[in-house]
Parts: sequence; structure tokens; C-alpha cells
Amino acid sequence: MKITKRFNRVIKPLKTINNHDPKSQITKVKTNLKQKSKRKANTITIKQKSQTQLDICSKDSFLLEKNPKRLDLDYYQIDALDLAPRLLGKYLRRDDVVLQITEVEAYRSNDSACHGRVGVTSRTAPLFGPGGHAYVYLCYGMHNMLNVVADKEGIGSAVLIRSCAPVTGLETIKQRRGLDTDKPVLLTGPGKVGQALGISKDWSNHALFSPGGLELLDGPEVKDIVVGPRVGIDYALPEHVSALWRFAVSGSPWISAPKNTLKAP
DNA sequence: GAAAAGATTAAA
DNA sequence: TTAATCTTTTCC
Repeated sequence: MKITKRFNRVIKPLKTINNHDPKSQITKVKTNLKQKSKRKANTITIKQKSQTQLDICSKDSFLLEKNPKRLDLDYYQIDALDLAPRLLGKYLRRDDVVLQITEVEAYRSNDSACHGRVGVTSRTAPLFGPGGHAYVYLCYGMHNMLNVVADKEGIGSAVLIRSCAPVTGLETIKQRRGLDTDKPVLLTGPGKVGQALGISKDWSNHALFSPGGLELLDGPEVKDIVVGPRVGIDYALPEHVSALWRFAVSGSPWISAPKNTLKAP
């Protein structure tokens, strides 16, 4: 498999060169190389810019909260559709890492896109437990997706955390992600959030309102929200595919793709 | 002309 | 879904 990848990457430019004027193609390749080295040279500038964004987005608000408290069990005992937008701005903490939630999706009872549609299994059991627990599942055999279980026991609904902004523990986040950057690519996507928090499906059913491990802390209420259809649920019924149950902090750079489907409500 | 944003593709 | 590429658009 690796051979195929390498083969493609080597052969592609050659094909292009053969089909076009060699001189212009060589110039193009040279330009690309130049751009790449320049990008490297500009790393410092980019980092400074991102750092500013980071401060504006989340660091200040976390410090202002002084000592954010864990949300209590009652907070979660509502419809996932109501809980989802309320989780924007809240904080996820594990070890020295604190992330501020910037993008979520609601998965509800009687929702053909929700894992709960198959009923209670060993995997989905936490989903049917009382709200306030984590529901973590493996996607594509490698991505751990973090959901916050909503509503009362037996309902089977949750809020998927799709993106976050870093607040503290940037070095740990980078290390877990295996990426040395401060840019949104670090945390925009559900798999990235799970990786940054260092969680696996073993964390499924973990109580987010209890001290220790993974905690969900209170944060500022987000009023400027954009909404859109949920991502990657083509298998669901049309009415659920089109439902605007994806929520994100308006204007935040910490939002996953696709962004053009998000609009003011 | 360079950076940013969008689209595409392989991989797991 | 993610990461890496390739392509198009934006803007200094």
C-alpha cells in the first residue's frame, strides 16, 4: 500500500511534464519548491498570528472564569437538541489540557443518524444511560469520537464534540496529535479532539460531572451561533440528513470542514 | 506572486 | 475522518 502511494506521487509530476511544455512545467515545479521553502521561513510569522487568534478565542475567557466548576448532573438531563448549543463555550479538561468546545452536533432519540437506532448493545449502552456521561466510539477503525450523553436514562441521545479551541496544555495537545502547530488543523475535527484528549472507547460511560479523568466545566454562554446539517450521515433518512442539528461558534477559526454549510439560524 | 481557501484522493 | 495534494480564489 505504501508503495502505491509513493509510486503515485513520483509518477504524477512526470506524466504532467510529458504532456505539456517541459520548460513551463519545470518552472512550475521550481515555483512550488520555492513556495514550500518560503512557507517554512514564514513559520514564525504564522505562529505569532495563530497565537493571537488563540488568545482571542479562548484563553482570556477561561482565565476570566477563574475557577470553572464542573457542570452538574442535572444540566445534562435535557433533549440533545437543547444541550448541543449550550455546550458551545464550555470546557473539556483532562490532565493539563483544557479545550473549549466550538462545534457540536445533536444526535437524538428516534433519529436515523443516531447510534441509538440499533438499540442497546455493548457499544451503545452508555448512550442510553443518564446524561452527563461520555459516549466514545471508534470511527474508521482509528478515530475516537467523543459524545456527551444527553437527556434521561433510556432516551439514547448525545452531543458529538466536533471541534475545540485550545486553552491550556498546548504542548501536550501537540504531542498527542503528533503535530507541531498552533493552527486550527490541530483541533478541528471529532477525531482530532479525541486524540488531543488522549481518550479511547475505554472512556465510554465515564462520568463527566465527577472529579478526575475527563471533566466538562462551565464556560461562557455562546450567543452568536451558526447552524447547519450534520456531517457524514448519508445513511440516514432525508428528514434527518437535512435537519440543522450542527452548531458552531460564529466566526471562530476552530471549526471543521465543511464550513460553507453553516449559516446564521 | 504568495497566502488562504476549496476540492480531491489515499489510507486505515 | 484525516492528512497530503492539487486547484482555485483572494489579496498585498
